[in-house]
Amino acid sequence: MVRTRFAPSPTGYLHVGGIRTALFAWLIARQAKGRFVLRLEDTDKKREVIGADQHIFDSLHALGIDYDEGPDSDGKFGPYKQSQRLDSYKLWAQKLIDIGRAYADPYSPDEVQQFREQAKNYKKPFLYRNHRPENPPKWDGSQPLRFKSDPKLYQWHDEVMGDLSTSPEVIDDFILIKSDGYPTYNFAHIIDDAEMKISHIIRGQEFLASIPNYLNLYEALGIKPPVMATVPHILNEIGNKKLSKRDGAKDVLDYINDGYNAEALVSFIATLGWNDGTKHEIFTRDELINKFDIKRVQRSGARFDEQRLKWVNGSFIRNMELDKLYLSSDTYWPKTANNYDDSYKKKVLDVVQERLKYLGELPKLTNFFFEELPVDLNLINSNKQLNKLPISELVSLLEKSRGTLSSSNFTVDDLTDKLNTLLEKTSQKPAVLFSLIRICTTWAPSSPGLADTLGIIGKEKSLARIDSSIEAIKASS
RNA sequence: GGCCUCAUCGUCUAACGGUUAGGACACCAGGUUUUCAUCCUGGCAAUAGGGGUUCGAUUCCCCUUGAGGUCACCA
Repeated sequence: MVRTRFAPSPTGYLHVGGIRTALFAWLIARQAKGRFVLRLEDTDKKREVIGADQHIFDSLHALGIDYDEGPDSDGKFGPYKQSQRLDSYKLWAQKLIDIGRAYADPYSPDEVQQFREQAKNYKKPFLYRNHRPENPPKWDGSQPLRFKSDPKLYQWHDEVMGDLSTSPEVIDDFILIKSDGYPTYNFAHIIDDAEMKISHIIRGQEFLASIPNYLNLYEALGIKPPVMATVPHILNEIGNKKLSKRDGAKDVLDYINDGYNAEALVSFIATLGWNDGTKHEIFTRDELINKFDIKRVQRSGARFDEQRLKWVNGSFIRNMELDKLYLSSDTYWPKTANNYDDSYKKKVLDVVQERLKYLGELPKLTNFFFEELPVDLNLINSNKQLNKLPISELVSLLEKSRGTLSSSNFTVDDLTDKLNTLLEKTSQKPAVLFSLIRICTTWAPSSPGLADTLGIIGKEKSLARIDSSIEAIKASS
């Protein structure tokens, strides 16, 4: 039975890098018809952020990364919060003490810090075991409990990184239980994964250097290590460091709130470092479940490229059925759209669908359908075709347009006809005439096709806007 | 500094040791009755450097360089 897990600490939100680890683990579980487990690693009370657990649940839920077992759902292997599993850790720790593989750390934090600085001065890596006490006191829980390591050379296989090996000098006496009684990640995750019968561990590169230590501990514990898959970091846009909150990596929920589609986000995140070997660029959730292969995950870190995310998302939006898109657009409309009914808004959505990259763009793309934008003569003055024409000519063109359009019934077909006859009547190029009408009926920098736009705005408003534009242009001379 | 990992267009990437090194994003140009967008066509653009092995190296090996990670009572 394949069982994978995602084990975040509730210290804040999830960014794209974190969610990718979850996604890969989820895909492996779903593909194998196994189970996906969420476990909260809340053993650092100082860094814990109130509400972060709920935020993590919400983020996973928003992306459709559903878990079969977790702190807020059921499962045979709970509890799924490390702070509620302390008895377990004590039991295993005692076992290590009994076999002479764990001992109390008699030094004060300051003393250890001195050892560390010493090592640094000699430009040597810090190894606690170089200071391993000869006769450690009996562990009474007030000191840290350390693992008595057995340094040796390790070779192991990683699903992503391939065959790995390290020399014995990376193996050290790391802390199992802190002096506050909570276990460290290094200890707790090994116990939990074993007790929760986790078959595959997918995690970020920052743990790679510690894996030999884990292997050493697995051996001491007599536990068979799960399959390991170490995925490289996602780098920031500049590419000089791993994506991190400190450097302004966005909360994945922010992308959802900006109107990015969950499936698009998932496709984008999955293909950051993975491809199926074909020219396929965008994947649905089901395609990912079918085709994902952890062995094809890139060994080098990929940069986060928001342009590409926009493209992927735009593609999802264009392929969505209008009704479905409309349902998801609910909260993104400009405020002024509240005065309009569903069928009107749906018509607007229909004509902007192909130019929408994410729903958050809806207001700036559609506001002129719902409200009167202020006249902005810069739109005319900066237009290469229009700024050559004298004011009198602009006014005359607008008056002719108004005349012809007033005889239209404002269906798209009829508007197209009328606009064409207007071209003949004025013997103007579309670039001049249509630009002018477009600008004077919207006062927006861009808009959908002219006939579509006018058809939606309607006869009364379109003509009124032309009237007020004529006045404004006259007044500017 | 030790240890580990990585290295193909600006970006994401493809390429059983034999390809004119392919695709996509971005960008540029042209086309589709205005703008923006879509769509179509075309363009720009890469194997970090140096040694080997081989008939032949992006691919295998070594060195250099560069990048990232790690060396916490954080995960």
